[in-house]
Amino acid sequence: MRLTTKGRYAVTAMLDLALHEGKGPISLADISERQGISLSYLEQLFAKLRRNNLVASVRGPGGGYQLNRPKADIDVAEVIDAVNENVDATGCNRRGDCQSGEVCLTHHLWCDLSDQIHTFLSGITLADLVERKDVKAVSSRQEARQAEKMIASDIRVASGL
Amino acid sequence: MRLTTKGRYAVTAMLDLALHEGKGPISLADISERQGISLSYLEQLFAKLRRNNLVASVRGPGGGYQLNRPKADIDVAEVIDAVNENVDATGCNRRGDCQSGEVCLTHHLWCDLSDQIHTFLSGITLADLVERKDVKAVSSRQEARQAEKMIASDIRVASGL
DNA sequence: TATTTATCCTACTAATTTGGTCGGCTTTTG
DNA sequence: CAAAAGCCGACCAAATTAGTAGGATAAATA
Ligand code: FES
Ligand code: FES
Repeated sequence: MRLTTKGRYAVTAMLDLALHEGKGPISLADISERQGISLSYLEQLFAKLRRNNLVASVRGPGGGYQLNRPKADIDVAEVIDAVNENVDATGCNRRGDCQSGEVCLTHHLWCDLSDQIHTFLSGITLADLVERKDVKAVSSRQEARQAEKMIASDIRVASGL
Repeated sequence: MRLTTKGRYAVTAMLDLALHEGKGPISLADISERQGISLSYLEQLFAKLRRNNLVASVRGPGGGYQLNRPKADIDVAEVIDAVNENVDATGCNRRGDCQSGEVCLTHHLWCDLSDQIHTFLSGITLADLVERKDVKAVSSRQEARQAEKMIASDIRVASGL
């Protein structure tokens, strides 16, 4: 089992989409800027998210990504799973054949742990996260930052730099 | 966060010690044979377990390792921690500074998850595991296998091979 | 129609971790 | 003294992570 930035990035990016739902397609460049994730890396992650039908893409100018299902129907476990981070703590993928085909001493312990984690993560949807006040706080901070940057670059453009 | 064979091996080996408590020091060769873990790799893991005062060693023939505390006082989280697998799911080590010094969108989610996992794992002691019937079943199978092997090697020795 | 904006796709990379192996040393028992 | 154990450090192949780089394709717009 592992949970690294890959899975965290995926969830963060999906949550960003959920937060900006209804504003048309969101470009990866926007997400990259707001969440501080490398654009090329986001592309790779979204390739997987798209293959798993979690997002739909629109190409061309003004294009980007949108959630492919209502945000209340997408849970965190799915997202992590889509980018190949498996939330299974067993060494045998629940088959029970760790020790040369037979069940090992601690198999049941890891099964129980896996169940715990999966139950927790699959019980949280993007809609739940959007409603949380800590998420709202961070999101509005990020929007403010982005607006600052856009104004700054407008000034540069207007002054011909 | 990661949970790989390293942590699983450590817990399995510690449980093996707990199961054979009271029979004097247990050699790594025995554990290696019973649990199917490479001897040299066990040595590395036990170096860490010893540094964390979870086990005590006895050198020389007849030597081996013993639990350094009652098995009811050693929980699974400690063991995993001792071999450097950290059970923290955040990217910031709970500091909340993922996004250039500030808290990221999903920080609280990962904190909650980490708490879940830690609560679960630290609530299970080696004594609890020893009592489980699935553990008892696997353990007696392993003892039987080991006895078979010893008899087989005795025959080889007796017949001068 | 040319340009720009965006997704899409493939290949490469440095750094780290995992799960070991190997050889040799030290301590203790018989 | 020999054998059985722990102790220790170096080394290793394979996998994974978190990217970069460079281009191809599709669509909107000037
Ligand atoms: S973890 Fe499933 S058999 Fe060992
Ligand atoms: S995970 Fe803690 S700030 Fe991002």
